[in-house]
Amino acid sequence: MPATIKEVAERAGVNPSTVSRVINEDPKLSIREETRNRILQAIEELQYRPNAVARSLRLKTTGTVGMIIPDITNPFFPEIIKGAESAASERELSLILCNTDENPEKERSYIELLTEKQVDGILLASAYIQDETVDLVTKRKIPYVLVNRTARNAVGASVRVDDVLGAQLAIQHLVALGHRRIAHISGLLYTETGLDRLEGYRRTLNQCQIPFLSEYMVEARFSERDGYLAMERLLALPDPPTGVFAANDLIALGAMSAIRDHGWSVPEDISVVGFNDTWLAEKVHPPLTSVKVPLYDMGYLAVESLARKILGETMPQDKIVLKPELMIRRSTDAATARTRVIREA
Amino acid sequence: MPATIKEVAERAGVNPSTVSRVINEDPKLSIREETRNRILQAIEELQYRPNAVARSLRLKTTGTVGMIIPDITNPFFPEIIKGAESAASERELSLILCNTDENPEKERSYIELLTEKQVDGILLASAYIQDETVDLVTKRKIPYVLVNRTARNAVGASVRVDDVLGAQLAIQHLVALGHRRIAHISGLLYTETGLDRLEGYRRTLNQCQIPFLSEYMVEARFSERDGYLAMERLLALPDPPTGVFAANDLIALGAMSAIRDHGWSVPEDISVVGFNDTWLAEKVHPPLTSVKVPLYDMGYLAVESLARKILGETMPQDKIVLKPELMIRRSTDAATARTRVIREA
DNA sequence: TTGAAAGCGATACCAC
DNA sequence: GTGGTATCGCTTTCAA
Repeated sequence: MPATIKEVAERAGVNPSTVSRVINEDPKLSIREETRNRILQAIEELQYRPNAVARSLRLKTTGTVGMIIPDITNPFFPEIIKGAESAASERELSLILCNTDENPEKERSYIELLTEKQVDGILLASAYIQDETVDLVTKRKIPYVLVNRTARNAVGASVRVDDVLGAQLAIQHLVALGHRRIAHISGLLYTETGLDRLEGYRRTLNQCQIPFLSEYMVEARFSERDGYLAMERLLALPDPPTGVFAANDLIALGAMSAIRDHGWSVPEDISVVGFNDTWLAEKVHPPLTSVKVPLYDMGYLAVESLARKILGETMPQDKIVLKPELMIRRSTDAATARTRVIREA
Repeated sequence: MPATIKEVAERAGVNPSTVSRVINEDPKLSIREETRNRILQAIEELQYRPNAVARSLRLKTTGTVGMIIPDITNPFFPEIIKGAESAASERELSLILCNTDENPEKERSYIELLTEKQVDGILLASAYIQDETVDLVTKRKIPYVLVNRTARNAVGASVRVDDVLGAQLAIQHLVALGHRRIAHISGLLYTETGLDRLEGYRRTLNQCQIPFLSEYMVEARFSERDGYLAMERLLALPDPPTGVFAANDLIALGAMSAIRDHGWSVPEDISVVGFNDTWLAEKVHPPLTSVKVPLYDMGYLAVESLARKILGETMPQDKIVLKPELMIRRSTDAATARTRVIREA
């Protein structure tokens, strides 16, 4: 049984309140050096550690925030979490990790749990999160920050990347390499990121005076398997694309497998660009050209923003939008004469 | 400001203690249906949620456990965390994530923080963790479970994989393919896993009547870079190995890069086996043969074990040892005549 | 310069 | 069947 402040006080021959003031370095406390030393000594001798639960009850703040993510094994998230954890640790906040497995029911019950635990705030990560969740958090009056998404009903802060710009970088790169038949395997179009990347794709084609063909655009979930299936549909077209912009690295990976399995190669026959530049991108073969998203920063800034919200500071930058960057690797190459011949064969 | 139990009691015209009993379904409570309904209605109307902080203070248990890991971006951990989170969520426990960046100081301060927060238990993951940390946790009398490691001074429970067996599977596979010159890039030898994998390597060579050559054994940290450097040393030997058993996938990855950069190929010239079978293994090129460790189970069982410890149940299985399994992929191949010729050239 | 006491929100023992 | 009340460990206002 660990020592309490009362025991420390007794041993030092003072009142608990005095011990409290010493521990918390109360500025408006003037105390005799000798008394303070007796207290510090008692703390040391009893190996006293304040009970944060009691403290929280009194202070109505827990120094804890919840982080809700759909799936930690998705390579997209660990970097974000690391950034968040890092910022949290700097501010002496604890992070409760909530993995929802993309299950709305689990998500709802986590919100309830976090409410009961009196967390100071919540990070809502990922596009899969339902708008109802945002409503629930709002109703519970818990400060929150959206990570990598926005929501129609969100009045809160958010940190995300400029998806339109990211898509633009990808398409411009492919166009610069001489590609004209450029397909897009989009993410789910009820997600903000999915929509924005599609928007960037269309807009850039337009700027480059390349017509948008609806058969070059296939919707998929953000998974390898769906990327594979989507690519198969593109390969089955009478006039398949020579360049593919995938809405994320997993989709790109699946697409590359499909291309290989159908006897073609990347980038000789088809160039592929991914999104997020997860760790995977540089490990796969061939290394994947991908739009790099500052994931660590996203997590870090989200916690910073949340911390400010918790402290009630007014937000100069309520919605933070980060800039993506294109990482060019070997999965993209010039559209050669050969590429065209093969395609037209 | 959320409603308290007192407000619920007032609205229902009863005493707070009665509300408490209803909420907690106190078995030895007999109550009129009508009174219960009044209470339930008041709860509903006020959107009452019990305050877990107050509850914890009274009950001296928080329903929270800490999980200490060195680096969440290491692909080894997310699966473990997912398993742990899953078991925790089933038991209505919350998981506080503590990423130490392999910094002993941060590790220590996290233990203090978790102590103050009165967590019910701690999961200590990874071999990098210092023995002093275990001492500290022991001193604070917090139940703990070691994940993927043991410690000299650990009296606690642990969940790990049979590293000796894993190494054995790897070496037997290489031997069966005809390899005789088999090197081992070991992990750090002050870690349990590093030592055990080395032990399995030596023992199996012995069983196969292959002499152990000290120049075929290079120590490395569990990183890609160190794998690369270690492999370079092996390649510089007058008689380089034809098979390499790396202590984990990252090391194997580095080794493969080194082999390629020096103009040789995997598996034609040199076969490579990794350990852990992280997601990476099947994504790299060529896909890596690796010893599969049931990471999800490790996390899951660790929490189960911890939960039992918290409940004070006696442990039938204090030290859980899981069985590894060899995943054979394209990074290993038969030692051909050609392999030998090239090596001897 | 320090002490006394109220109170945060819930639970549980003891009454009646 | 239900109410009263002490208590968990800490903070903070008010007194002295």
